[in-house]
Order: sequence, then structure tokens, then C-alpha cells
Amino acid sequence: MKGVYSYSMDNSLRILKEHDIRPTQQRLEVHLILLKQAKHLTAEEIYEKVKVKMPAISPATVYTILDLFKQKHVVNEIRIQFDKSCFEARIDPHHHFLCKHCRNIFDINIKPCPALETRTIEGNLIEELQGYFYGTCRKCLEKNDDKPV
Amino acid sequence: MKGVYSYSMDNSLRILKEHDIRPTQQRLEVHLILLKQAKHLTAEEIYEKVKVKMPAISPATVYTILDLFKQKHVVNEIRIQFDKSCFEARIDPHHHFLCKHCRNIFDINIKPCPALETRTIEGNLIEELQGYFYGTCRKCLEKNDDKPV
DNA sequence: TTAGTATCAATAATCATTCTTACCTAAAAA
DNA sequence: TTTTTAGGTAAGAATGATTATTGATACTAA
Repeated sequence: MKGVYSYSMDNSLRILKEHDIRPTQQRLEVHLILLKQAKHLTAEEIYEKVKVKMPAISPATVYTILDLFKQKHVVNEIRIQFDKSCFEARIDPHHHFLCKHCRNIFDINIKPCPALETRTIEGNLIEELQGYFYGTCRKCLEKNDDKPV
Repeated sequence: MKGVYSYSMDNSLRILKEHDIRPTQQRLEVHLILLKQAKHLTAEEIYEKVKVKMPAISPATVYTILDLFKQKHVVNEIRIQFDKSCFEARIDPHHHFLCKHCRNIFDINIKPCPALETRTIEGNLIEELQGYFYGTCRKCLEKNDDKPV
């Protein structure tokens, strides 16, 4: 257990250093949570998880850290839900799907996606892109669950 | 002038009726503004514009109307800006570009966009999709304006 | 007419996020 | 070692878009 934890923490340490981020305890913890989770977490979910290890941390600190991580490109921010942001450690461009029923978010792979393969569109330079899909996921379709929550 | 106005208002009236929306004064006015503008407006911008004709209207009413319009598919909501929504009368699926410099929003046409052409992805049923591109628009590139606002 | 329904304005409430301030710590300089 | 400096953080207040609530009014159908 200690081994796994250390390994991941070392991973976070290396990643932060590689991106010129001074590795404080708080930053390491936030990064490790995103790395371990391998899922999309809201700022509040991250805050709740950090608080287990560091009860004194404040939400503002989590927001500050996530902001820094965004700037340094170690996390990706997703606004697929209208009322709050999610964050993920995966940083290569890819699309997302939000199920209206179970509210789960899935990564989407569109094989040849022209949007993901160009640097410019109609003369405009693309520096970031987000593809959001809304609908009913496979599992909820199988359940024949037609009413959105 | 009267002619143009009436024509547009008739347009709005027809569109609302076609979508089973009882045409009240407020709803017609909000719809007409979006129709005439042919651009992306925030809820607040719409509110400011309606207020010129109907000084008694409240922001809550505008939100309610826009919500109804969304449900009935007469407007499209765009969350390309993180802190507020924009609305447009164009309802066919298309992507958007936000320039980090001039903050303008442009419609984007990707010729063969697989995302716009499928109903399902990996077994998930797509009911709505939003493609958001962030970067530097053609005009700002020409100005060699490299610093985001 | 009259009951029932829908709409709307106004205000208050919510809630994610940001701002402000002050404290603390760690590294650099003396 | 002490001083200095800069950056990081906690706490709580502030912001601001959006939503909920409520009471009044207008429409609809019998």
C-alpha cells in the first residue's frame, strides 16, 4: 500500500517538476487525487478528497491550485455541466459525453476527427477545443430509461 | 421601418406558434431580438434590449423565456464563455470559436464533421452537441496581437 | 361568469467561484 | 545565524449569474 502510494506520489512530484510547478504538499495532494481517480472530478469533489488528508485546506486553495495546473497544462478543465467545472489529469485533446440520465461523463473517441487534427479553421488559430455531447449513454439505453433525471 | 419591424415580428409570431409556444408580448420581444441580432447574446444583453421596449420586465422573466425557448428548440444555448450563457436563434448544430483577444464568438463550419453527422457514438445516443474552439481569430492574428485580454 | 391554469414581476436565495487580507513558510541574501 | 523577500495558503467576505418563491394578473374553457 505504502509502495503504491509512494509510486503515485513520485509520479505527481515528477510531473509537477517537469511543468515548473513548485511541489507543495497541497499541490501534490490535488494532483495525486486527479491522477489516481482517472476520472472527471468537480472542484468540490477534489476539495472533499483533499480534506481527508489535509483537514485545514480551504476551497479557495483548491481553486488556486487547479488554476495553476490549467495554466501549466497538467490538467484539463471541462465545462460539460453548466453549473460547475470538472477536472481531469488527461491533457491530450478528446471529447466528452454527458448522460442526461445517470449524469456520468465519458471520454469519447471520434476516429478521424477533423477538429482534433487541424491547427487552424477558416484562418483562426485553435489553441484549445472542447467537444461536448449530451444524450443517453449505452447503459441507460439498455435500461430503457427514457426519463432524464 | 414599420414594415421591417412588422415583418420580423410576424416571423417571430409564426415561429413561436409553430413550436407550440403561446406568443406573449415578452416572448415575442425576446425572440425578435435574437432573430434580428443574428448573433450570440448573453441573457443580460437580451434583458437590456428588452428593457428598452418593456421597462418593467425582470431578468428572471428573460431567463424563464429563454429556458422555454431552449426546451422548444427555438434557440440554442452556448456555454463557450465559462461565466455566462449566450443564446442564438440559429438551431442547426454547428460549432463556435471564441477569440481570446477580441472576445468575439464566430460560427465555425467543419465540412465533413463526423460528430455532426452521427446519431450515436460508441453506443451512446447523441441528443445535443457543442463544439467550442478557443484561440486567436483571423483578424487578431493579422493585427499580430499576441497578448490575450 | 367562474374556476382553473399559465404567465409574469419582484424579491430573496443559491451557490460556484473569485477576491482580499493576513499569516506563514522556505529559500536567498547578508 | 539573522534578515529579507516572495510565494503559498486559510478564512471569510464578496461577486454575480442563475433559480426559487410568491403573489398578482391575464387568459381559457366550461
